[in-house]
Amino acid sequence: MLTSRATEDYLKSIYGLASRGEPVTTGGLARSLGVSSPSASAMIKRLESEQFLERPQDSGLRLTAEGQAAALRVVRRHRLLETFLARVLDMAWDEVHAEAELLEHALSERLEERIDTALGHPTRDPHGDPIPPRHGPHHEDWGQSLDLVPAGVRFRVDRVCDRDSEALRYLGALGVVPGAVLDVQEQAPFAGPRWVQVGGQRHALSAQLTRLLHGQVEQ
Amino acid sequence: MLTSRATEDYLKSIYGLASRGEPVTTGGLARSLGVSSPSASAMIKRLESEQFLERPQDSGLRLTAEGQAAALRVVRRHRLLETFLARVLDMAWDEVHAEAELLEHALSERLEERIDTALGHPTRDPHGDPIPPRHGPHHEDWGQSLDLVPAGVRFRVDRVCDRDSEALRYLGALGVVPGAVLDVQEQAPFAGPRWVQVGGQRHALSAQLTRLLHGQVEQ
DNA sequence: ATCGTGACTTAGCCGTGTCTATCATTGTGT
DNA sequence: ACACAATGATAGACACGGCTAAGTCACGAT
Repeated sequence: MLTSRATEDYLKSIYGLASRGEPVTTGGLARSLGVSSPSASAMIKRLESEQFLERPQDSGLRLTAEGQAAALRVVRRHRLLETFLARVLDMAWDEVHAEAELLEHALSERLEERIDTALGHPTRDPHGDPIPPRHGPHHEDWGQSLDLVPAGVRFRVDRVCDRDSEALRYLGALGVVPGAVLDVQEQAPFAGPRWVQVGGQRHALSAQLTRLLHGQVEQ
Repeated sequence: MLTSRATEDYLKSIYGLASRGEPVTTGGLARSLGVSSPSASAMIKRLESEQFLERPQDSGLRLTAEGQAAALRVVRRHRLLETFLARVLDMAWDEVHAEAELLEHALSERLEERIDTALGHPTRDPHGDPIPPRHGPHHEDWGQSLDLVPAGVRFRVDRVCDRDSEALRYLGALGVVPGAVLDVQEQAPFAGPRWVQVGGQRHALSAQLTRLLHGQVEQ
């Protein structure tokens, strides 16, 4: 029941990988957390022994129901904090992720509830990521990644991946934020940038950027 | 330069003891932190080796300038957080201490500054404790403890010790908060309670409570 | 068939911070 | 003067979470 800081970080990472449909592997986890793969291996063993993680007949790793619940508690705290920092303290959307990363491990249940109430039970954080409810089911609902969308359609941005602060600042300046609608245009040849039109401006977005954008094709 | 969570807790405790004029000893520190005295002894050695603590010719322990500065940074974060939680999230004055205790170790400089600005650079936390400035000198200014004040005077409460949540709730209900003025009356015999009048009501305060109250005798 | 290569685990170590048990020192009462 | 209590330090252990180095294992290429 005791979830240390490291445990919470691992659970969050595992949840993140799984929710994107990526296989959860020792190496992938280690890369995603910036630790060596023996370290990840050892922690995986601990998480298995604490019933947070299971290994159903060689199909990789999977969170147990308990592990899933623990991960969602961390994700909820993270996204609530991001929302709180942005709304109440006017922090920029490229700053809140790093701060929430620190604070999420120190947030009591009581304070979490206070924040949730003060914000009016928000359902999305500043990057458009859905905030898991305290109780009940939760769906990540990634939608489509822009780098897989064909030219000629309108694309409504729902979520912008919060990992890369620089990218967020750039995209924000272009008006590419959750809710924005892009006219998706051609891709420049030889794996060149993807042209999009947003707010009357035409911009070339590298694949590194389009991969961060998730949403729905409209019409 | 890296101050772990434990390091910060020790520094804060050392500062707290010293600021009350109490001698900083291994045992006292251990008691105040709820750890064994060998643990305190080991940490004291680490703090000495990191130049946070010194032992001037057997006169006990003393924070170095660097140690003092590090302790004040933690105290500042703690008191700013208490003020923030009370003002912005309407938390009761008996709840904020425990929350701040958790959050203070996860507060970035950037967020600390945001909070300070949002609050208008407060100088006192909800218990009346002075908030150390980011730069420049700081005085704890404990004033007098009520349990040393003679009968027949008026006593202005400046600070109420935040350690005991129960006591805070009780004192708050009586109207004994920073700024309150008490008519100090007789002490009941045989180390009995101290009678005080506040807001038209007469209350008997045990020594356990009067020790928590610091302020100034008026007139 | 065997030889790399990549993915994972094991083994062994380190640093932090805690503990209990024990030893040394010091001050005090008789 | 001496026993006793308090205080602090040391020794040794443990949990956690990280590391490097070395082993295992499967799999594709030669």
